[in-house]
Amino acid sequence: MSAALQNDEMSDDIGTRLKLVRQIFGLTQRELARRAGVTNGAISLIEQNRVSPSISSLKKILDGIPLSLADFFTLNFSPSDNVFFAGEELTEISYDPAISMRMVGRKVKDRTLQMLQETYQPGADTGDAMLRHNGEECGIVVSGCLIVTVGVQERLLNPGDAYYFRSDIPHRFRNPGTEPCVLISANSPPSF
Amino acid sequence: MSAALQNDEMSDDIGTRLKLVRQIFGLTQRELARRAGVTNGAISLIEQNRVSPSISSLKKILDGIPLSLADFFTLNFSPSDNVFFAGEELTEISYDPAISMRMVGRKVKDRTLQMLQETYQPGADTGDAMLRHNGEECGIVVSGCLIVTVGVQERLLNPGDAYYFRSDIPHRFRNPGTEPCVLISANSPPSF
DNA sequence: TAGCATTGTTGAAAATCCTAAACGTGCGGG
DNA sequence: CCCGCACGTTTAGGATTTTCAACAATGCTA
Repeated sequence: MSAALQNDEMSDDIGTRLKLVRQIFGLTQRELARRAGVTNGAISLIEQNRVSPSISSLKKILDGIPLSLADFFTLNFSPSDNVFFAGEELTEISYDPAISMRMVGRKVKDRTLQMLQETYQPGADTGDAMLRHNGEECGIVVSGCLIVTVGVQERLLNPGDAYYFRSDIPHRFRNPGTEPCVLISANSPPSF
Repeated sequence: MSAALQNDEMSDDIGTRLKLVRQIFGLTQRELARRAGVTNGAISLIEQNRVSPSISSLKKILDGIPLSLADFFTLNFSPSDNVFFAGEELTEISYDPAISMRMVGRKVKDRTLQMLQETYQPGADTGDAMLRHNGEECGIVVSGCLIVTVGVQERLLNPGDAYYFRSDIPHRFRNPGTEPCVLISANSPPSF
């Protein structure tokens, strides 16, 4: 079989995109293959851009995640830069010097969020089964500390640090400290 | 023409979706095949759902329209019901009895429109080469009459009638009458 | 260290898709 | 009426993708 890349830069690099999505959802090639009802070899070849899968194959694979074709082609999986914000990166939007209103992810568009205050007792953990639901999710740690896992990314957040991610990426919160953690969080759409 | 409105079942039905898109843009199988650099037979087979095209093939075909993969899977080609509105279907939103503000396509979401008033002299015609540009487009006929063509659909609009469609679907306006036609139109994004 | 499990990567065969070339239909002009 | 032309459809065969099975690399545990 002739080697290497066959297609001009492919249709936006389906292989890399699939691999990224698969990793974000924490699946191995074999696990995804099992769920999707295809072979692991097929996924390997696709991720290397050695083949251009048929729509039906790609559909089967995405069903194993699950993720729609529309979302697969539409979603902007640009993690690291837009997921975490250092405390000093938050935008102050209040004109009243007695009040501070600092906004997370000011640049994110089309927002319709609802904020909450959450408290995690020491050792509290949303659990091993990663959370997933529709919409977007955002939060700021007020006191204490919190380990947040989003897809393949994980970070210890201290007071002032924040996060912003799509809620259908598996996520998990843990308080590894010895004092309660207070977190201001928001979700969208407004219902939880 | 067997035209076009199955709305729901379409996610899986790539063939029907492609055929609908092709017809909306006024292309024959052969013409699209020529532009895309594939054979007309391939398009025929795909439209009949006798094969499930590879991503690279589908990408090549869509490039001939042109339409992105993301748009192809994302777009809701549900026009028909939402393209034309009879005069009495417009929504009155004014509370001042001295003023009437009647909204077109009240149900359409994510709107960011800009309105214009246009006047078409008798016989005026935007031309045979169908218009296409980004964004969405909306209008109401105030006086006179106007023949509006949107994709495969065409209709004579009288005063009070209106339209709403995506501007990248080829479209054309003609005034077939003997008096000027006044049209209140809007487009999005605000720049034209 | 050896053994075992799990990961991603290959080669050859089977399955599926795409092309080239034909076919049948419908339409309009001479 | 016949011809030419354009349309969508079909078929055989070459091209590409997918499966099946084996492989090397890594990590874990005894």
